Amino acid sequence: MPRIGRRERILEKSSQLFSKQGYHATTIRDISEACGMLSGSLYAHIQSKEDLLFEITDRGAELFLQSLRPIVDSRADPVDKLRRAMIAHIRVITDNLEAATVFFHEWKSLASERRRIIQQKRDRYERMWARLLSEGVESGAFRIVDEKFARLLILSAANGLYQWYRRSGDLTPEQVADRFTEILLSGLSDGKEEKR
Amino acid sequence: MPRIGRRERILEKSSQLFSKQGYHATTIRDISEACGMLSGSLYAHIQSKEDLLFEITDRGAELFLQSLRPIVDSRADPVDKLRRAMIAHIRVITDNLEAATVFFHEWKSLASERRRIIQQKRDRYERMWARLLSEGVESGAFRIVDEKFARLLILSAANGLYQWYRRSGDLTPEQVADRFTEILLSGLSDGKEEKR
DNA sequence: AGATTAAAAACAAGCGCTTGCTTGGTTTTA
DNA sequence: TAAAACCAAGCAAGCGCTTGTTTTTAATCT
Repeated sequence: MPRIGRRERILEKSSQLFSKQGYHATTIRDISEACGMLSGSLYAHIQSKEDLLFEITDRGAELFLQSLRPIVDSRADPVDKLRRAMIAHIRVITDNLEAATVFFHEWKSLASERRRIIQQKRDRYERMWARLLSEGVESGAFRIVDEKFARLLILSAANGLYQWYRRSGDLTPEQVADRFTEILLSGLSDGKEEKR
Repeated sequence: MPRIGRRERILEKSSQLFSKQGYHATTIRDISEACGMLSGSLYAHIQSKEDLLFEITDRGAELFLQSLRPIVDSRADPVDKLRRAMIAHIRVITDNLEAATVFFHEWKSLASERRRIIQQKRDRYERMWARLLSEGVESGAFRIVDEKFARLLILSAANGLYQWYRRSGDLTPEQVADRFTEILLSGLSDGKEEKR
């Protein structure tokens, strides 16, 4: 008769602490205190501290993958796909700010085996974006010289969101995604110059 | 009669280790071993482990500030300024990849006082970029709806570089900066649509 | 409803180890 | 020959985690 939510609570508190102080700077005693128990009591619910990190990052990876999948598989036009993919990506971050922070910032603290699992999911996610951009280039919707470079730039900009979303005032995820795609699609220049 | 380079060597090895494993995951014994000495011997050259982190991040902050200063103060046109600022920013990262990684990834591990110092320098740097963009908007060179948002996007994308520059093959910093500004200024879309 | 009972949850104590750092003495360097 | 660099040894504190025991919980049986 497991009391419900116990483990979830631990994961949530861990996300908060890991995202704020980092994985290595957070102790088992920090986590247990945040959960209102002693350090030993934690181990009725988890096997190791690293389990917590893995579960948080793995859930994060799955959120990204599952939110992008239906968009990539759909048959919308590339520009619309990009817009929707951006919204999805940003939603995952803003709706799970602490878990996303841990996912981006602390996944390298995982040991070899589990780190590889996360690495693979990151690669899969990046490949989905690559496909999305390729379609746009092939269809003539995007004018991209260096696809790999463009992809890395886009994802860097989007991933950086977890570091400043709090500061962006009361923008909704949709508003953020709109401004995002607007800049990425149209650029910053005034448009007087001809496109090359 | 201090043997030259001893302290610099320690800083360099620390940068390598901090950037690879993170500050908290790196021990004094790791550093001393990399320097070919025992852990106690380190303390003839440093006062504390955190000194190392601070000196690395503070030097990084100064590199960014000093490389951007003359560009912001110059009287070039905004588009050219942006281009040159981007090159400078990217040069700092690519020429000091390990220190830059520590600067971006580990500065929050500093304790309150020193963390504030770095925070202030980061703010100053961001304000310089803000001014650069504002000038461009005032002069009509940039068409930016939300300046703060654009600034955060640009810096996020540029700062992300430390995570993937190794993967970008043999692009020179200038080539990276060119592709960067090209996308940011002109956008990804094919240009058939009118600019709003 | 109240008593029973076994699983689940939490505690109290502490183990083995690693951490950042210190100290006192020895070697190296110029 | 004296300052600088390094070693050898180890301290106090904190780490992740384990163990044996007690308390709490909620389903079961009168």
